[in-house]
Amino acid sequence: MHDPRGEQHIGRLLWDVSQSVGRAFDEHLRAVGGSRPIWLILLTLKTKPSANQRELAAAVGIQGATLTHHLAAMEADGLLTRRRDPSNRRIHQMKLTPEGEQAFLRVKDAAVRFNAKLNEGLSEEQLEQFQVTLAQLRANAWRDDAEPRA
Amino acid sequence: MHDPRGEQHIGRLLWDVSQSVGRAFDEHLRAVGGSRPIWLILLTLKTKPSANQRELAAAVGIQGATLTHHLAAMEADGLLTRRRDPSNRRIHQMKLTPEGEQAFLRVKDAAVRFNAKLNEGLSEEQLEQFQVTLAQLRANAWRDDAEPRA
DNA sequence: CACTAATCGTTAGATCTCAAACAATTATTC
DNA sequence: GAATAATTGTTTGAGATCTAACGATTAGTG
Repeated sequence: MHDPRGEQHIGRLLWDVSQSVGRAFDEHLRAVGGSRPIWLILLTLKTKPSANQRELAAAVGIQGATLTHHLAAMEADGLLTRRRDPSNRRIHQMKLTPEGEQAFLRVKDAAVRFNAKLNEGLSEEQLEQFQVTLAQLRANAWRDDAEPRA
Repeated sequence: MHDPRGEQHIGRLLWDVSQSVGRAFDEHLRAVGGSRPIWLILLTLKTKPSANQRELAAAVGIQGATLTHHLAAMEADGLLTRRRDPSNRRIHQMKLTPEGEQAFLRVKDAAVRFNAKLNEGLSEEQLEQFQVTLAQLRANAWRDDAEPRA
């Protein structure tokens, strides 16, 4: 359990592995002209076509400002359009272009393949246990210091 | 195992949790004037005082260019000095200032407390299993597509 | 209806990160 | 010793992310 970088804390290991896996995923998607955030945005637009930007950002797990930048780039690249909702002009309605639809299919294929590779050799029980531990870590990280564990 | 963002893939969950934990850690360190990269750099300088920048970057897990930026900022903030090694003028020797030493102690205290909180309620066996799964995920992510699993 | 509060998305500035190209220095080869 | 190769750290440009402040629009209140 020791690695060349010295003693590992679980937080450090979690960070390192997720960065590593994330980088591999990004490279995988880059091969088909995508990226991690683009994938998540395309996927969310396909599953929640009427989501406004605030909802989209929440679903993707990023802040609104970040989403604005990604959407601006995707719109400039011709993947989607943004129009003001006629019933509430504060709200943007996003729509994939035919080019965006094509991009979704390409990136989805790559994401599915990556996910299959990522899961190889992992049993259902192992994954379930892993997710339980992840949930515990997330809860622990944000627990108030003065708060006793329930 | 379902969350409001729809079906979770293990890669997505790993990313989300590590980002969340990392953000909590960062906030924790920010309270004492540090940050995650600053902590890792200070820690590595304390454990490997004679490391050159290339070695330091590898130990911290970032690229040389990124380290250069961090070191420049830390030097500007008076936490450390960089001098050319007289025996090989390509190499920088880094040295913590008294202020840097103080910063290390403050940040270390915060990091240790965060780590303790993160580990609460997790058994040794659970952590061991978790680390096994992390290692598998990392290996899977970078496995060549054409490569059969050994 | 006028005013205030809330919502939505954007802008500006900052942090962290990477890859590629580069200059300076040292090591290796002939 | 001269030329080439390798090493070290830096610069440049770009991607992704966040916070705070902002302008435009809608909702709520009296």
